[in-house]
Amino acid sequence: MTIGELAKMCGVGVETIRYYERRGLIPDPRPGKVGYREFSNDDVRRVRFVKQAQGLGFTLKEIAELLALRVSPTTTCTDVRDLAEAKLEDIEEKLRTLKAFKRALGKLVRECSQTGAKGACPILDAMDDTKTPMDATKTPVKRPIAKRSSRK
Amino acid sequence: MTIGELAKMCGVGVETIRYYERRGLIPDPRPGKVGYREFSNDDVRRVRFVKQAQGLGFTLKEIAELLALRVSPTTTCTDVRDLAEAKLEDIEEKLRTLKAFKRALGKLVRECSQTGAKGACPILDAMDDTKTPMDATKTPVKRPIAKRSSRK
DNA sequence: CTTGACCCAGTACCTAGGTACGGGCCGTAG
DNA sequence: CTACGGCCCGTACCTAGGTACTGGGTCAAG
Repeated sequence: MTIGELAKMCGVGVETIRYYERRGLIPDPRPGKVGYREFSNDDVRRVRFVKQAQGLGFTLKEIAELLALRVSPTTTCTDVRDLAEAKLEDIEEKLRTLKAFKRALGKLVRECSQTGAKGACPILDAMDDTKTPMDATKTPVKRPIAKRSSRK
Repeated sequence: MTIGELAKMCGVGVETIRYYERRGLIPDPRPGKVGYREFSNDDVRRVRFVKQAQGLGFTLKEIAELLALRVSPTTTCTDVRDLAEAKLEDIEEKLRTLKAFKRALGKLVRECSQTGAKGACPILDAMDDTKTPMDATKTPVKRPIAKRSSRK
């Protein structure tokens, strides 16, 4: 299929596909018979995967890593497993947070009918009850603070 | 607490907090005794909520809506419920996708040890098996295409 | 009372992720 | 054959979400 068809099937613009090519999210040119490049169903799956992952807060860089995840001369099975497991932890964290949001919103909907949900910030209140311990405290900020005077 | 303390507690920079103020994610100035503004624990919760939600792919605009979600003279209980329920659907969708990713990565890790995971794109293959029907087809693109000539 | 670490407001600048435009080629309907 | 729409590559531009710098005021320690 052509780039335009691919774009349509994925619900994105042609320019976005080209951008993904540049970023290496799509394998590269498979030159079609004449002039136009030929895209595959595999590319459709890739682009959809990218869009889904983006919706979950992954960056294109992370997504590229996931798509590139395979055993090769330069990547051992251990490397693959390490990255995959790191991402799995990410995902677990996101799942926990998402579930907490879900509980909070559910609670909000229920209480809205009853009490009118007019406190200071209903959703934060709802979050409190169904508390999940979060990492903000364990992450030590990691901001370089970069001296102010020396700009190249 | 001061803006700097708040920032530290949330693991973000002072400038980020100020940016959130401008965006209306933090209530507004509660002038402290002298010069410096006084931030509360509530602000800590807010900022952390924002950071978590961002990690899940919500935009600051959406997050602001969630934080503003309350019954008031201009917002009825029905409005609140509608928005909350719409977000709940979002969240369900994200949960489904996230679970699919999780299954795929798990599968990848397992197969990596056995077969070496060297196909065309192991993660997409792993996704295929544990298929979830996705909306890419039902969303009709919704790209305005906006003619270029009339720019204000 | 000076010095260093923070604060304030305002504005300029930066990165990620696209979007749009220009100029040229292809290929099919009229 | 020519008009129109889709492709190609390259470059310019845009929005979201911050980050940084300027020029000033503040406060606690020395």
